[in-house]
Amino acid sequence: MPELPEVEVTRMSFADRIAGASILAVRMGKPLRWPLGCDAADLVGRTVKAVRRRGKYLLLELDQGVLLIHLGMSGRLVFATNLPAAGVHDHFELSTSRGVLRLRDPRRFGAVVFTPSLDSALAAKLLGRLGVEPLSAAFDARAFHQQLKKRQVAIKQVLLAGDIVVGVGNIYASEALFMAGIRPTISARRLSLARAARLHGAIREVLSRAIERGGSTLKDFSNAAGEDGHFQLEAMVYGREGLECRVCHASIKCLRQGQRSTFFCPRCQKC
DNA sequence: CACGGATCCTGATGGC
DNA sequence: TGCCATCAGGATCCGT
Repeated sequence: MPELPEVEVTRMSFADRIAGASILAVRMGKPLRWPLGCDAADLVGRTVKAVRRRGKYLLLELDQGVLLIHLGMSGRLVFATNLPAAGVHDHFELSTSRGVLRLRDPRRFGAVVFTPSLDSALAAKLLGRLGVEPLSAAFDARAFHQQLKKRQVAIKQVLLAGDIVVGVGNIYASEALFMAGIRPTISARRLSLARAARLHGAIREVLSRAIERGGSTLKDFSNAAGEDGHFQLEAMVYGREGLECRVCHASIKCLRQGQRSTFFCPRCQKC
């Protein structure tokens, strides 16, 4: 479900409210992708200092250690002072002095992992190979182009891999490539500096805009305050197979790359 | 090492 | 209506 915009919107929807809260109880449901990595009871008494984000991970910084939270495909967080009883898909819950943080994740591809520090081997394993943050100043068009030149797979798949630039998932990869006028199937190394720079700008623009719009709610996303996103309403290609391109009126096409759907306009994205 | 594919899991949807 | 196949916002792991 969540790509960078949804994760960031989720973060912003509860970071200030949970900051300073002390953990009163921890409840676990079915296993998630990885084990918690500590005894749940050991979290009790610790304080949530801040909530940050790295790629699609949320980092719940405690006074001692960090909880890494990943929403996988179907995860979402809720933070509220009053929540209904936990359901079958609620697999992690922190009761704090400021409210309850609950992870609902039907498919359980998500994860909550404790690490004593971001320097640990575990943190390195999960975060160490992540690419640059696309909305930071460190995301540089020339460096991006240099990296792309090393890859011969399709540009769409390079974006999804997340080891050059993080946070671009299946929706925003299609959207950014449309905005940049680039065919998703072109080999990454065949992009000129000018076109790589265009894609660099498009990624930043699409992700920023999606954050402004509260993310994309395709079916079940909502932020930790329960609010839906609206970016899906202005998607140019994602989920629009057979519909008219909003720019040139050609019919939007769908193909599969690495078992994921890719949407593009055959006229606006010629190569 | 770069790449393609299988894989984890549940729910929604569409065809017959 | 039921049954089965397919697909879904992610990312790791394994074999070649």
